[in-house]
Amino acid sequence: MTHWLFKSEPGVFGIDDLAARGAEPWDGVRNYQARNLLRDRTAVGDPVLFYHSNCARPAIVGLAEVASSPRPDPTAFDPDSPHHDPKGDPAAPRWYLVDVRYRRHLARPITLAELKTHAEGALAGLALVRRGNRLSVMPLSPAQFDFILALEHRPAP
DNA sequence: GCCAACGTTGGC
DNA sequence: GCCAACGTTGGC
Repeated sequence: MTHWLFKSEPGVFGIDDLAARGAEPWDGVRNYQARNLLRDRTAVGDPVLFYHSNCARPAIVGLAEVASSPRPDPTAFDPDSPHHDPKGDPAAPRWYLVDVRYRRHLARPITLAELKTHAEGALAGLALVRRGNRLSVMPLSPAQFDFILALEHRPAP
């Protein structure tokens, strides 16, 4: 089992959208490093921290889980999709997705600012707290995952 | 809105 | 294979 953090822009698809839909194909990943992680390391039941990026208050806001095996991302072959890949070839899929299922909102958002206060400690090495990081799907160690979830029930800083 | 950081593309 | 140009991400 691998523990994950998935980024999403709340203006496009936020935790409330996932809660409303129950489960959703995590399409549109178009970065090779993220693709390799999705394709090679995800398994049904893996826990996922749901992170809101590119917004006023970047934060981890919910808990989800991987709900399918990886499979080719059909939006790559759809000319009408914003994620269409002109070089996409169904015979040799380049991009993959998994389904993600909502579990719950966190008791409070754990902001990037708060997470960064642990960048030299419990969260050392976590890509999310490194400057300039653009990876939208990243693995965490079980210890990092547990540490972040434990913050939820501490008072907001 | 700004801009730094990053990944990708393509000329050479 | 190098690297400049470009487009995108994402914090602030």
